Amino acid sequence: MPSPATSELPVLRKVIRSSTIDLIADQIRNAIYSGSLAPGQSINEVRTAELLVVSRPSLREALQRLVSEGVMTHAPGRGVWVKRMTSDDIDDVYAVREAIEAQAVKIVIRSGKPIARIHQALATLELAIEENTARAIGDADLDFHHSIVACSGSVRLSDLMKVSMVHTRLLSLSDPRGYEVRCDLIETHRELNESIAAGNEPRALAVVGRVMAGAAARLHNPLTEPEAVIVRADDQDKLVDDQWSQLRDTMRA
Amino acid sequence: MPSPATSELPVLRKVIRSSTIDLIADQIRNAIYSGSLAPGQSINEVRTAELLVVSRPSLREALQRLVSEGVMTHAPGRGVWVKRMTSDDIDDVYAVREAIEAQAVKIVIRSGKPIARIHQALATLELAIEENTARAIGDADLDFHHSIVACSGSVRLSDLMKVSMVHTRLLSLSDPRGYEVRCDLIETHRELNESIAAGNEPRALAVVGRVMAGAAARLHNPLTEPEAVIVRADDQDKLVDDQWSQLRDTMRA
DNA sequence: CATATAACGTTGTCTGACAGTGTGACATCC
DNA sequence: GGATGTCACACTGTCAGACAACGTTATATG
Repeated sequence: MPSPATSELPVLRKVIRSSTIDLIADQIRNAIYSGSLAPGQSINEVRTAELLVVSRPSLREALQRLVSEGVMTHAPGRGVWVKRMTSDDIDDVYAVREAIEAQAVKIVIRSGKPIARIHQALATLELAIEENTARAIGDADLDFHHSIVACSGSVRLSDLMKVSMVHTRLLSLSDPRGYEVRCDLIETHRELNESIAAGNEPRALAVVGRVMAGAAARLHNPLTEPEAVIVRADDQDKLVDDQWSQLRDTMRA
Repeated sequence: MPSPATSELPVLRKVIRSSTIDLIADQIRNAIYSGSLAPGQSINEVRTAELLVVSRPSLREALQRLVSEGVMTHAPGRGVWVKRMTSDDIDDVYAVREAIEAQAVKIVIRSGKPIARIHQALATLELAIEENTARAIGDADLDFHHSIVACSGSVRLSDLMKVSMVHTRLLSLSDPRGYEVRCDLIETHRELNESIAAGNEPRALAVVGRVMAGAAARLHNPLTEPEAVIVRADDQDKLVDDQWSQLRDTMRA
């Protein structure tokens, strides 16, 4: 029998009801992140609204969220489509990521906050590399980077990181060669993990800078990389979502 | 008579039609930035739509943009209101700003891009301080910081900075003491400007860190500051917009 | 073959509607 | 008196339907 006294209430958390618009935006964002909705893919408002069983206005509100996140592009009269990244975007995205992650590293090291989550993300990444599927490696890679930002405790940095993760994914998916990851990334990630654990700020920052520069360079220049370390995603590798593949089929080119 | 050859067209820029939603979002954002719309102020959709002479759906789409920018808050069933910042937000906002501006400083120095705009912004700031009105100083201060990011040439960093400027402004406006600025900020800004011009990256980064930490500390602890350097905004100082003051009056508490 | 025209599909925007929910005033009860 | 219950009002959440403006594609025309 629960205690009647208000001050002695058991541990109750604030009820968070997410709005419909949140849910819609999440679904579309996830579809993009998982590759079900390809860069350049345009959104047919009527059909998409039907598919999600929401009204057109609700869908449009959600789309505005994604537009302001830079995940989708909007042109008056032509509607909204998944942003297609160009080579100009590569350095830009990684500049933002370096800004976010460097700051997060500084906060984590200086505040001495717990970093168990980073270790765990690294372990997951190692497993994914053994598994050797592009999608799993890509997800684990980004999750590792996100774990650092999450440990900083800054909600804003964390939110920005989530958006940047989608941008990063869009960079890969916009690559004409198709979605690829390099499985040699584990070295630098271990080094980053160690530097943070050791509280070595300059070294950690240097690694962050190196990782970003390296990733950007590889996207610019595909040929410098020995084939051996590349894992390419085949079509079956992507998280297939019947709903969205159905959508993709009914959409115009 | 214009040349008929397409390749010989005079200098023409791509026509950018901004969507209605952009315009609505800009108006509301400006109203917040200028202080016409105070933190905590809720938006009555029907009345606001009437005031802007747009439909409720269009207004709602625009509001979603501002929600995802973190400028407004949304709760299901209770609508949307201007975000009210708390002390928890102070460090968070400045952590993001340090991330952005430090990265921008690095890019500007390493790339050797032109920095005339920064000098100009500093000059404007000096003028504003002579003028000694809180609003002018606050605007010039933020514009100086933005000029650095703009010089980096990164559109994403620049966009993030624009949002962070509104966040910073909301921090001041949410302060129970009212909107205040310190006119002693010119010293550090001159130093930052010089460091960038001299290409002294470590020093520039140190100044950025110091500016952010100082600003955050002053918002946390009002009393450490001698009154002499504080400029307080009186009511007439804010950019009065008949349209929005009318709106404010008709809105519920 | 390039250009004009027509037909179609989509988006942009609005009106109107109604249920669900939040809010404040008021009455009620211990 | 303070807490609780009740009710009316205001507002948001969501939808359907409509229509003009715009884009795009196919078709006709020079």
